[in-house]
Amino acid sequence: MHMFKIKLQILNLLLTIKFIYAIIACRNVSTEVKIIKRVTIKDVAREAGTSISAVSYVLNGSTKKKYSENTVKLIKDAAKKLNYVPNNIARGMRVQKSYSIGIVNFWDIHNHVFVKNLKGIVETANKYKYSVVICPVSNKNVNDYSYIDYYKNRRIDGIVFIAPVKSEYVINEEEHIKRMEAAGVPYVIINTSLDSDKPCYFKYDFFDATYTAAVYLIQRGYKDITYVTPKISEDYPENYERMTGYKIAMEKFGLNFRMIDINDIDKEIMEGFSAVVANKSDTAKKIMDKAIEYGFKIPDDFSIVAANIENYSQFLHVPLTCSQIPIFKIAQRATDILINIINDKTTDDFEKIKCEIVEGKSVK
Amino acid sequence: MHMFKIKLQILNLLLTIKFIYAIIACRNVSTEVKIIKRVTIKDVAREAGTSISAVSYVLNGSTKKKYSENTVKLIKDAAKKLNYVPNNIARGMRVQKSYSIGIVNFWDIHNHVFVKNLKGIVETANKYKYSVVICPVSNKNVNDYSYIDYYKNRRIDGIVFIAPVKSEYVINEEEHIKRMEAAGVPYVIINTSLDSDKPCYFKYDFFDATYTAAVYLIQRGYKDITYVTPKISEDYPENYERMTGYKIAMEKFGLNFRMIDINDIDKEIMEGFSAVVANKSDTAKKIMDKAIEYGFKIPDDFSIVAANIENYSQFLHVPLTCSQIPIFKIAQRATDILINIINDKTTDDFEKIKCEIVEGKSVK
DNA sequence: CTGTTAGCGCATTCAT
DNA sequence: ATGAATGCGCTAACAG
Repeated sequence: MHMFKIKLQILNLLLTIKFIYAIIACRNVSTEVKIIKRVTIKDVAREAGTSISAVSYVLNGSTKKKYSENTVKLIKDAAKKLNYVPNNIARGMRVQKSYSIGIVNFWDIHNHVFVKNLKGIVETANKYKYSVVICPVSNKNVNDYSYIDYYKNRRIDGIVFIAPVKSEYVINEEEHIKRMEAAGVPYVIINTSLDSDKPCYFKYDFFDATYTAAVYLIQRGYKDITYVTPKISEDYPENYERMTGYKIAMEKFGLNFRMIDINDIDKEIMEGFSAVVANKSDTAKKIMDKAIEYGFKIPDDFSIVAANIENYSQFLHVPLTCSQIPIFKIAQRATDILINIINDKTTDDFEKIKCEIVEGKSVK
Repeated sequence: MHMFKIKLQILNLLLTIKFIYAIIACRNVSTEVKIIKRVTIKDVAREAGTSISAVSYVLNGSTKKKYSENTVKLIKDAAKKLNYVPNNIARGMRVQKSYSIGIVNFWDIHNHVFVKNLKGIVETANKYKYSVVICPVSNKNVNDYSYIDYYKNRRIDGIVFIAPVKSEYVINEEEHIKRMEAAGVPYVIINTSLDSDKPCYFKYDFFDATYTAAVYLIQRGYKDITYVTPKISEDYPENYERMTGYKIAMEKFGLNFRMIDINDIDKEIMEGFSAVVANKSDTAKKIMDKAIEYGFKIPDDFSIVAANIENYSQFLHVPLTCSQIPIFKIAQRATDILINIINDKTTDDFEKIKCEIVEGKSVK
């Protein structure tokens, strides 16, 4: 016990010297640079008169060890008094974690798909006390794998991978996955085009988007519902899936389906419209522009639902009723699962996230 | 020299044991957890047959020390062979840096002002090999100062502070600044309401937005230009600044100014319009909706310029011509300056960033 | 030119 | 119940 006291005294002395030294250093600096003393666990230990490990245990609330009430109080008071903030770099160094996850994104930051994902990811991560890092990848080059170094770097504990639009980029998803797994990176993939029942794959259900739109109209009494889309390209499955969703909905309710190319629409065709499912907001906007041109009133002359939502959808001349893929919710869940994977927890069996209708004023 | 060789042998032996141990550990794990050996500087040193510090110096390209061409080659080859990625946590631990900057943002993530800032910040940071962290702050609570702990944590090296809209939040900017300075955090503030000529303050120039819009119309030959705005509230300086910008432009060119409340507009007033500066896109949209209602054609019957830009501005029935505060460029420059501050460099004297016109189809 | 070594701040195993 | 000692991976001052 005597020995211990002496050691503490020495520690005390050393730290005091360190302080004085810092002050001298400050005075020697002629510029305006401020040297702000960073309070460490050592300082807290000194202030509390305990050992460093006691501080670590108490402040981390570990249940493995018990300290006397008195010691605990001493340490907590000292930490508060010194305004102690644990250094997460050092902590991460020790426990091999950074408590942050990285976003690998190949969309333009301005795109609302990315923005909704970002919001879902940030909110969920923060809930778990994780922070979010934007991994520097080129959105011009979908074959950029440098983000994996971010994991090796230990700057991040896992990755939320947001796959790009399939129509614009040819991305080798398998290769990305292969490399992440080779490096042992915990990951989830949003907007994957791969079929897998692994919980870390999240597919956007374009089928459900048009299905939901059609059912919405059917439930409101419409029977004559036209599907309007640009020409469907075979090598772009999303378009095909959208079309099929509408088709299945119509079949299910015993209704006839009719598909029209947006470029073929003229005044005469429009006169025949009762209700329209547009494959996207872009298409709906084109229809709306023509409606204004020809003097049709929406929704008085016909109703319209778009099978996705865009930034501008609610700001069109007639605010658009849309069915939307719940990008935000999917991002939340993906992040949730990622953090569970990181912490080796099993994930609850979530129910499927379905498309939602956002009501505008384009349906009567 | 002999001594050194022996030491190397021992190091070699120890590392080999470590490897074997890791393999055994792997086999003992019955679950699917993969233990991925992380290659460290030690491994590279062993592979190259040099010391650890040699590897550090060579790989960091330090000019302070010279190593023989042979050694350099040996080390570089070894690093490549082992696919070595330096551990930035450890590096940061040593040099007290994280090479990442934090965004403190009180806007909704969905808001395009935030999104444009994000893009500017991310692109610039990456240019300097810095990564970007979204600091977890509540956008409901502008008195949340917890982000400062992120600096003390050393998870970030500096902060880009994006001040919220003044009309919606009462934020105590002075207090935020005081605390950042007290903690010694390098920072820049975007959208500040404070007047300061420090290079780390970035003010949005609402004055310039309407000024630019008015001048644009004047230069196209318009003389009768009306300013349309909602009622101006005195305690919301932005509105006043916008109005003044228009006013000064008109005075400068010897033209009469006329201001109309958006809520007072009817068909008769609209008939008198030749050209309009709208304080915002919201206002322009309202005018446009009324124009459609009354059967006016834009820009045939009158032209219109909005003194800001929104996500939807280009998607209105008539794409809107806008003057925009260059949020993206300001964010780029702010980030640039922040990183200069972090690295104690002086910043070049930048010229003022002026508002830009984004042409739509609402001006003849 | 090259190697040794002392920490950076913290968590944790071992010793008492 | 409490402390001491070690090391995570790396940089840089120091020693040849």
